[in-house]
This record gives sequence, structure tokens and C-alpha cells, in this order.
Amino acid sequence: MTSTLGFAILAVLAKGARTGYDLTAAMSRPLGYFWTARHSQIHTDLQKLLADGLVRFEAEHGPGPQGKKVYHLTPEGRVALREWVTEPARARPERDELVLKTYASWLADPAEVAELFRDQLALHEERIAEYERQQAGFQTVPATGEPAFGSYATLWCGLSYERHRAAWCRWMIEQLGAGA
Amino acid sequence: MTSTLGFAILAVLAKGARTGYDLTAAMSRPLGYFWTARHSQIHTDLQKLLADGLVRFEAEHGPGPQGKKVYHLTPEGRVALREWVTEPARARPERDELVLKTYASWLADPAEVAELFRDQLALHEERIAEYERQQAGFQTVPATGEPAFGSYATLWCGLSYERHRAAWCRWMIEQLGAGA
DNA sequence: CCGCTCTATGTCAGTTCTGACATAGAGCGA
DNA sequence: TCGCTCTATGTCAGAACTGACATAGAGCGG
Repeated sequence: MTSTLGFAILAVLAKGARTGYDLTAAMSRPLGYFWTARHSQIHTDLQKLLADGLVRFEAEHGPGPQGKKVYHLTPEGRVALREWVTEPARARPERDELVLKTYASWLADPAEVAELFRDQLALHEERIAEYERQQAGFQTVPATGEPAFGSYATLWCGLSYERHRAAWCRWMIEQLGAGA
Repeated sequence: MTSTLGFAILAVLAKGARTGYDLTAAMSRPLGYFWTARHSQIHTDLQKLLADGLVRFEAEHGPGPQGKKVYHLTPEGRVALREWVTEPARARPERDELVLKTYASWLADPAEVAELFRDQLALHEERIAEYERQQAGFQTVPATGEPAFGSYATLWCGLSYERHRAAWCRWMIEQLGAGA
């Protein structure tokens, strides 16, 4: 009964032991172009994974009232994760606020909507530059069995997504300008 | 304090009066490549919108124990929707199960992962064909002030998204085949 | 040594959403 | 007329998630 966030946590831990804090950082971006979560949710789910025996932790001395807990996968956790990977996934994200706004954009002033899309375009262009820098950091495409393959493949997807999105923003700005 | 789903409902109602059932159909796909919801959630939110005076309904005779309720926007609802449209949106969907699976795919058998992506690719190709048919139904690009502009613009985005996604699937299949 | 930021843990109320359950008329075909 | 599907409404328990609150050591600069 592990939630999807639970598997996200397992997926990050599969690359190495981490604290809840590290997991939060990994999943709030910049590396997390796939799933995000706040630390409150991560802590909740870590407790569940712990109860299910999919992760364990070593207590270390550290800051805060409770010290530091370095979590790692158990063999059971690794098996559960591997089995989940090849189960069919929900095809596409079901919620996209900008697309929803676009759907209702005929109601608003085109100039204001264009402004919204110019802001979005700038964000996408920033991300494209950042992802291209990250991609350049890989000398070659990692082999499919290496942990780096997962990072490279999601980066490829993220970059492709940002380019598609940027192209859409440009098209929208053009349409909104032409109609004015 | 209207939720995003509330605005999704307003956006659909802005094109014409509908029952909760119709709204559910519109938002479960095929037209809803932007936001989805189950009818239970839609009914909950309709009650909220009603309490806030953003929608009203006319009771009609119809099936079921409560008859039929045809909802329509109030002027206040229209204003609320128009104001919301140009407020900045969350840039990108934060959750994508397939990308998460990809991130962990180095753990699994490449042949099985390739299978997963072949299934996904088939879905995307189906949708591309469907969206292209829908796009062909528009003789010209609607003007920005017409309700159809919203539909056309989201369709453009959906089509572009499906193409990006299909390209990614093909790249993944190629990688997974080469590594075997 | 004071204050700041970063690391690090955790709780909790309230919101959003899902999946299952429940009810029942309308229209159609066998 | 029986049963099926479609239309149409609603409730509710529980899962998932957010945002705010709470605590406190570690390391740094002034």
C-alpha cells in the first residue's frame, strides 16, 4: 500500500543513504523534475516505509532536538521498488494550471494574457539553459544499468518538455499579439 | 478562496450552462487535457461555488432522485474567473509517475522497461491521431476573443505535449534496446 | 558572544481528492 | 416487461497534501 511518494523516496534512497532533509532538498528541485513534496509529507511517508520495513535508519549526532537519521533501503525496499518500476504508470499529469488558464483566456484582455505567457517563457528559457548545462556535464549517455541512466533519462525528458512548453508560449504570444 | 477545480468548473460553464454530470464528462477527458476530477469532487465544489454566489442553477425534471440541475455562471462568477486567468500560474505539473519510474529504471530489466515504454508510445500515438483529427476540424485559428480560442490553444498544447512525449518514448526504447 | 543562516527533526489543522457506496428516472432492445 | 445502459444526483471514509507552527544544534561572520 505504498503511495507514489513512497516510491519516489525509495528511488532517491536507491542511489545512496540520505536524511529526510536531504530527501526534501532532492525533491523540491533542482534535480526533482518528476515529483515534489514538502518535508512534512516526506517525514510522514518515511514513518510508513519504516513501519513496512522498506527503509531503516542509522541515528547520528546532528543538529536539532532529535539528532540526525540517515535512511537507507532494505533489501525488501529495493525489491518493492524494482517491481513497481515496470508496472504501468498513469500516462500523463492530470492537472496543469496554466493550460486551464489558457482554456479560459478568451475572457481576458489579450495583452494581459500575453504578459502572463512572456513571464512563463522567460522561466522556460532559464530552465532550458540550466538543463543544457547539466546535460553537457555528461560525457556520454550512461548505460541503462547505471544509476546515472535514470538521471540522464529524466533530464532528457525535462529538457524536451521545456522546449515544447517554450514553443507553445511563443505561439501563444504571437496569437495574442496578432489578435490585438 | 475558490480552489483551482472551482475555476476549472467556472471555465467550462463560461461556455454555456451544464449539469454536474456534463461537467464530469467534460473533465474526465477527452476534452479535458488540462484538469480532471471525479464527480464526487465536482459536486462538492459546485456546492461551494453556489454558496459563494459564483454559480446558480435551474432545476429541471430529469432522472435520479433529485432531478436535474442546470448550472450557469453568475456575473460575479464571470468576473472572478476573468481575474484569476491573468494571475501567475504554477509553472509545471509537479508529479509525473512515468518520469519517476524512469528515474528508478536502472534497477529493472531493460527489456521490461522497454515494454512499458512501447505501451506508452502506443497511447501517445493514438492521442496524436485523435488530436490531429480535432485540429483539422478547425478551419482557421479562432480569434483570441472567441470561446473556441481557448479550446484551440489547449489543443495545440496537448498535441505538442504528446509529440514531445512520443519522441521521448522512442528515445527510451532505443536506449534500452542498445544497452541489451 | 551575539545573531544569522543552514541543517535537521517533528506535529497538526485543514484542504483536496479518490473510490466506494447509494439512489433512481429515461430510453432502448430482446 | 425485463433487464441493460445511460443520465443524474448525492454522501462518506480515508488517503494525500499543504502551510504553519515548533524546536534546536552547527558553523559562520562581525
